Amino acid sequence: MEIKVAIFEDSKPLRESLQQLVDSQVNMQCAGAFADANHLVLHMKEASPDVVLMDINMPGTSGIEAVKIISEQFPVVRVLMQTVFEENDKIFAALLAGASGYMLKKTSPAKMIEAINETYNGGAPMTGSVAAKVLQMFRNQPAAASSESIDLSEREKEILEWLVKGKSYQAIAEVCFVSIDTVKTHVRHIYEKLHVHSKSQAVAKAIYQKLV
Amino acid sequence: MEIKVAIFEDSKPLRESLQQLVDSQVNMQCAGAFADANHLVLHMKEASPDVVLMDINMPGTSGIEAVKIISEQFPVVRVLMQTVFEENDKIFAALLAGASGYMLKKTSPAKMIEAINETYNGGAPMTGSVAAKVLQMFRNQPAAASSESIDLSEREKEILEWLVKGKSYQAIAEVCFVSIDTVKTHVRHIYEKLHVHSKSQAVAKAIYQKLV
DNA sequence: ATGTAAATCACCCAATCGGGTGATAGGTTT
DNA sequence: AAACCTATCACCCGATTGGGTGATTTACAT
Repeated sequence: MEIKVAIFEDSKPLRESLQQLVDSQVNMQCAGAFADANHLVLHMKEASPDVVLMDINMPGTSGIEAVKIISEQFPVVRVLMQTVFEENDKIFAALLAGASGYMLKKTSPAKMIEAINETYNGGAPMTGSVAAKVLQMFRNQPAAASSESIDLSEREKEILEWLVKGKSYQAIAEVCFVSIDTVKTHVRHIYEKLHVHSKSQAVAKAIYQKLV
Repeated sequence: MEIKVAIFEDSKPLRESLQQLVDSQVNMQCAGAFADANHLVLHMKEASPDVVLMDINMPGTSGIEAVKIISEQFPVVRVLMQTVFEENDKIFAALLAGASGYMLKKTSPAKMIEAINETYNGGAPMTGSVAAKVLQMFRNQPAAASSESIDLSEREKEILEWLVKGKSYQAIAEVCFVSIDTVKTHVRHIYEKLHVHSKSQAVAKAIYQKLV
């Protein structure tokens, strides 16, 4: 069974050499090669590819917009992004938009072929350095799965929620039907348990640690 | 310059063949091959490797605990995990613990060598299917990204970051080398732009809208 | 029963914060 | 040139906060 590949690449030499490369494979077939993504949906319907090679920088519709459209309208089609440079935010945007892989253009033809195969088979090939950036973002984001251990009482959690919502002590006292001094006492206990010394620190910690 | 590689792998045949493979490379040297991670820190100090090949399943200290220790105590050392199966949670745990890459053991020797090189050079090699899992988790988690529209000046963004970190006006004034009144003015402008009226509201909004 | 934790309230006080008003200087836009 | 934005600084003032100390009641566990 042949893998049908569509190519979106504005550089003519590169586009044609990619096309040749793909067609020279026994298990692949280039179903279309286009210089831009301006008639993306039309081209996609025409070519009905399994895998799309998408340049990230193109005149008109950008590769990122294109991948967004493809992943919405042709969810089974897998998109392998190609770019010259490693631009952090573009990588991020492309992957969030639905790209399956991210290769640098300097990648050797053999690796490109391999990457197309992997993409077709559900993999997400990326150059090691791209993967490193993804990993880095990945590690930075999701705080900690663990970080249990902080056991606030029910009342304290409730008050912490109000703090995160930006309420003043007075306002919290009113919605909780207690005196302002009670609120202050609770807040003091919260600070002790969270090891912080101000509302904003408590709010930041609460959000980051998903206590609220 | 040679890359010093340490190997942690409980299977003796595999360990020895890896050792041979590494030593057969002109730019690599096996600095130690160990059957378990029980005297990890000692072994690490002895071998002082650049790259560690770490089996994920070992008797005693697990590969994941080991990578955690290494990334804490030897932060410059890069760790390439190896495993037989693709177990989602293990991949997740290993990468969060600080692993730089994740290869399946079925990977060919040539690819292993390449992966070690990439790891040494700051890359994060993974089998395409592993990368796909990472991407999937990555896409599932972090919800919305952009939500532009709020345009703070550079200085204001900087000060907002300090607010989120829990600094007082006075503390910000000191790290920014400006007077406390300047900080207050910036903060007022930030409040106006964010439509909030207190530090904690600003902090919550900044975090939720990923302004920081 | 005795101790411990949670929830409630009170008073004090200094530091911080929020907002008002106003000013100067450099840069951009119109 | 005028208008506008940004960054900087200053003074004032009332409200809020953070922390110290202490107390009572209820409930739960030893």
